[in-house]
Amino acid sequence: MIKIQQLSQEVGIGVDTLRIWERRYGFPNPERNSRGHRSYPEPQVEELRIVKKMQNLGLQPSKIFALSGAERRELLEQKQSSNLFENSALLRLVSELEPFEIDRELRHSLEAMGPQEFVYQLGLPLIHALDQGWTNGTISIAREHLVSDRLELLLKEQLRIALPQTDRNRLLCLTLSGERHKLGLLMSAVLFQCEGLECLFLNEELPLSEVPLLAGQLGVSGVALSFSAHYSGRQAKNNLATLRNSLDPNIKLIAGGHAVQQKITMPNLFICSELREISTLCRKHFSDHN
Amino acid sequence: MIKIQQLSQEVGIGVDTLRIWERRYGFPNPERNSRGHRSYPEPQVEELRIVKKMQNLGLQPSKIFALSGAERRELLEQKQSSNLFENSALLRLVSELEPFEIDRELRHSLEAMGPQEFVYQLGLPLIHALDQGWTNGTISIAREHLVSDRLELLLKEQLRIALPQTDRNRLLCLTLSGERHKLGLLMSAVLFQCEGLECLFLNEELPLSEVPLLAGQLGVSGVALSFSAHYSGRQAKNNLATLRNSLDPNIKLIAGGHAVQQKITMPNLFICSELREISTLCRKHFSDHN
DNA sequence: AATCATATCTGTCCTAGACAAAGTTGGATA
DNA sequence: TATCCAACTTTGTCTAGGACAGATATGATT
Repeated sequence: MIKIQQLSQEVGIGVDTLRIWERRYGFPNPERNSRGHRSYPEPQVEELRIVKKMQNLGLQPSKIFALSGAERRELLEQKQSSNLFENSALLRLVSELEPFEIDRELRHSLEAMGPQEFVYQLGLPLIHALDQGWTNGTISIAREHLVSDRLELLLKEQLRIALPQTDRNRLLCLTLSGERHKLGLLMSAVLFQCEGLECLFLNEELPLSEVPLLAGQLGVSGVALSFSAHYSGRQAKNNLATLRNSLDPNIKLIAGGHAVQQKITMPNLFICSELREISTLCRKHFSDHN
Repeated sequence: MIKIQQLSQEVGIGVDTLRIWERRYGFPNPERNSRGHRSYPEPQVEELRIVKKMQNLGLQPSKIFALSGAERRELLEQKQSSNLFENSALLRLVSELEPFEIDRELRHSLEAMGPQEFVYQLGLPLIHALDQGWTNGTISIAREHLVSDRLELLLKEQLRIALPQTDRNRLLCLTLSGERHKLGLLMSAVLFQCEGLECLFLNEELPLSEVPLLAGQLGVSGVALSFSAHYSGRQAKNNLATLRNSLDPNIKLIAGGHAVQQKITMPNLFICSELREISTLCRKHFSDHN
């Protein structure tokens, strides 16, 4: 039984939106506590996660709410089928091993595969598995944090290894205030670095207004941002527009994450919906004479 | 000129709160656009950052808004006084160097001093200097994040270096919230490790209910927590009590941070208001036969 | 098949009021 | 003098229902 604000954070849907969905579509349909405040039972939270996922896949609320719960699940599974838990090594990593063992495994794999393959073959599936496991209750929150924490540290160390060279392009990678899902961007940063860019990954969330200043000071030629599902598409777009206006037009913007569909167009902005696109993107736009 | 939602994100104050502050205290005092929507000019954004900072130091809004802008700045500077900017090396580190240079300097100092002295002589003053520099406008938020980010990574790597040994005491370190206090706890963890404990640092916020489970799984003999200033003393006490009840009584609790004054007493709970106390604490309570 | 105008959908903002939880104060008790 | 409790004040989060711009869908016309 949680309150509306908590729910909003959990599922990544604004408080206003939750209320107006209730008004318009009759769902969610919370109980009320003694104060008359909305109180959402767990099953509805779960259902809203499904709804949010479908929305991220590009479906409109009116269409989504016209379906029954079972129909939603069916459609969703049809849209995103890929069973990650076939990989038993990954499963063990995610749910059994001790912290130092996780570290050891990850480091060993990184060594063996090299950074790029590590990201593609282990990093991405790992995040996905954590996500799925957390949603369907297989993995505890604590476990999820434990594992993602190890991965995060490893990737950051990997980023640090390359020494700065004056002639290389610099890329500033950062998440904005309110954004907490850094792993995707972190992996992107590793890939960018593999393509020869010097990546500066900023861990802490930064207010939008600070970005142009920092970019200028560091003399970067690009800024990469991640918008997870917790941003609505609209907010992501607004933020990007603001940034594009306040930033040197020569500095490239690269945006990724669930919240940015390919629809946004802006000068010198590149949407990156798949990590595999990074390699092509670099060759096109960050070649040395650029 | 930004909207209320954006402002909320930028300064970390809820939308409802911003509106009710306007109603009650007359500040912020936004203009309105053609739609009648609030539109905040930059100076007010800046002022709200100051207000937020004072609130984090434990002041009530009514007190804060009773002051003038100049008085606010004065009081804030007075609260976090102790002139750290005599140290010119530190000053350079904080405000001038390139990211990789910061890294180099920090690593070099760590190497030269050893972890303990590094924390005492460089880590602590550095955090303090960042705080102060932000208040008096010497350092941008971006810069602050940049530097603390480098320190954070270095400390985390330092924590990783020690290999696990079966006979050692394990300590689980976790933050329930907050940004700057993550660094405080992180430095504590390094000190604990210097005293021979195996420290497991968890980066992100965990629900209280997850802690006992995780502690059990990992077989730790202690849990260290940090309570930032926006936890009220009461809340901190409640949280600690809940934890004490749900956790194995043999597992020690160690609490630190602004919100825990020495008032709280509980079986097997140790309050640590100063980092220097850690050494004594370890010798008393984590000696080998314990 | 592509373009454009109109209609519907969607999320964010508005006002103004209510109230519990947290903080403060001051007097009574140990 | 220190500690505790009750009364009072402050604070943030919630409520309802309305408005409207910008995005998306629909249908008519070229």
